[in-house]
Amino acid sequence: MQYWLMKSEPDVYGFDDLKKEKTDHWDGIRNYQARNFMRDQMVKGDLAFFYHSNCEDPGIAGIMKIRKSAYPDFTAFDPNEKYYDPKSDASNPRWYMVDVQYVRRLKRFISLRELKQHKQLQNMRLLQRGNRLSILPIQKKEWDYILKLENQAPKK
DNA sequence: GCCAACGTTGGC
DNA sequence: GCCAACGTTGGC
Repeated sequence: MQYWLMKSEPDVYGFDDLKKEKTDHWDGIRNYQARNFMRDQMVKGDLAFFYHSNCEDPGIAGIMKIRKSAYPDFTAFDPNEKYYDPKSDASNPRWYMVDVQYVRRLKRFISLRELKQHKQLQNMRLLQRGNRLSILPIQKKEWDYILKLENQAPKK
């Protein structure tokens, strides 16, 4: 059982979109490290934070569950898709995706700004400088700590 | 919109 | 295989 953090831009696909869809595929990952995490380590039943990135108030919106382990990202095969990759085809797929399922919204939004204020979280990969990976593993103790924050008033 | 920090590409 | 140029991510 592993824990993850997965980023999405809320203007493109936010937590509300997943809530509406209930289950969806996590397509468009075009980074090898992120792909390897999905393909090699993510399994059905893992839990992930849904993180809103590249927006006014980045942070963790909710929780989802891995519903289906990695399979080829078919959006890479379609020239009409934004993340089309001519070097990937069905016989030799380069990119993979997983299916995720909506679990629940956090009791309150936990912003990146807030996460940075907790020294217990300072080693999170999310908080390391220069980090750009859109899929990151989270340690269980970090996961548990963040869930405890839900029930506390945010630090100023 | 800026720009730091990466990742990728391609010439050599 | 090196590395400069370019593209992308994502916080601010």
